[in-house]
Amino acid sequence: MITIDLDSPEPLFNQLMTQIKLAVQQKNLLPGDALPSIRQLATDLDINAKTVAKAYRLLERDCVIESKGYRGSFVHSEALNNLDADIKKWLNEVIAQDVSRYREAGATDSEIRIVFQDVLSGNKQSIVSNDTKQTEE
Amino acid sequence: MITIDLDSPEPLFNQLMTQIKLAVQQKNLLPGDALPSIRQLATDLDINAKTVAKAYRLLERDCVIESKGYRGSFVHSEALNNLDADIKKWLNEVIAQDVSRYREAGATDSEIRIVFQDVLSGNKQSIVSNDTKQTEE
DNA sequence: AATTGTACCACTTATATAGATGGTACAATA
DNA sequence: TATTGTACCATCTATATAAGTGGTACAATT
Repeated sequence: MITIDLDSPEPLFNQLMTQIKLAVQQKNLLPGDALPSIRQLATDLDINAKTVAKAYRLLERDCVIESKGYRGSFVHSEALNNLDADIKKWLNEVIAQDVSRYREAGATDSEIRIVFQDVLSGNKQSIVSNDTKQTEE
Repeated sequence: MITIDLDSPEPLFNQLMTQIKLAVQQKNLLPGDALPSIRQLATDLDINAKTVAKAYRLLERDCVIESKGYRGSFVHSEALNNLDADIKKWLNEVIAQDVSRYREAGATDSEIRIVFQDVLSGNKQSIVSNDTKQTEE
């Protein structure tokens, strides 16, 4: 039911998410249905269990599936409403706006990237950069 | 007057910016003073002219210096007021707030990074990722 | 003619990190 | 006891890109 392409540039965990969402959308998987266990699916597809676990974890965060510990993973009761409402979509919109704001203020893309890396890495203040790609001259 | 450390992990263009700002702050360079030409300074320090040009360009954007085309570069008349008001400082504050917002919404740092890269690269919508570092499981 | 800042082209190197893999271990359960 | 999801340890590879180098070229000036 679920297949993956090892040669595709698309990450495996992402392929899994897409396929599971598709199955839900096409009613091949109904709310409450049990999903194959992480280890089982990993064995079937001959990939690492951690990769499957990653897909499941993100699908759970997006409320498409629901993990019930030792009992297994199941399609979320509101799965159909959440297929499109993933965080990425929201992030894309919000970040696009925020980046526009930075650019309008005169910041170069490199500067934005660097400050972002610092903030995400937890650095208080970047001492080591001011930047802008040199070809941006 | 201006020295650089080729072995420092701090980027050369950044060292230049810091030194020039310092000279302005210490009144070794006064508003209106002419700066050495890009090629001249590059020759003196034995580094590439593009590296100096990069420092000058960013200093001009931050209103610390002023380029007058063929006439050369000069210390900005309001330089002293702008030594601290560089974009990086502002970016750090704003981006820290924005990132907090993304995190509170449930986004992982990796997801934030990826969407950011997409937005900065000009990709409309990232098809190729959903992510979260696998060790984040 | 020489110099100014600036704008392209291309290239190398180093670092960060995303993606994936592997193993071990745990509590809760049937 | 076997299985569930989950957590933490680690390593490898590929990609992105920041930083720097190098060359050429231009208009505007003195």
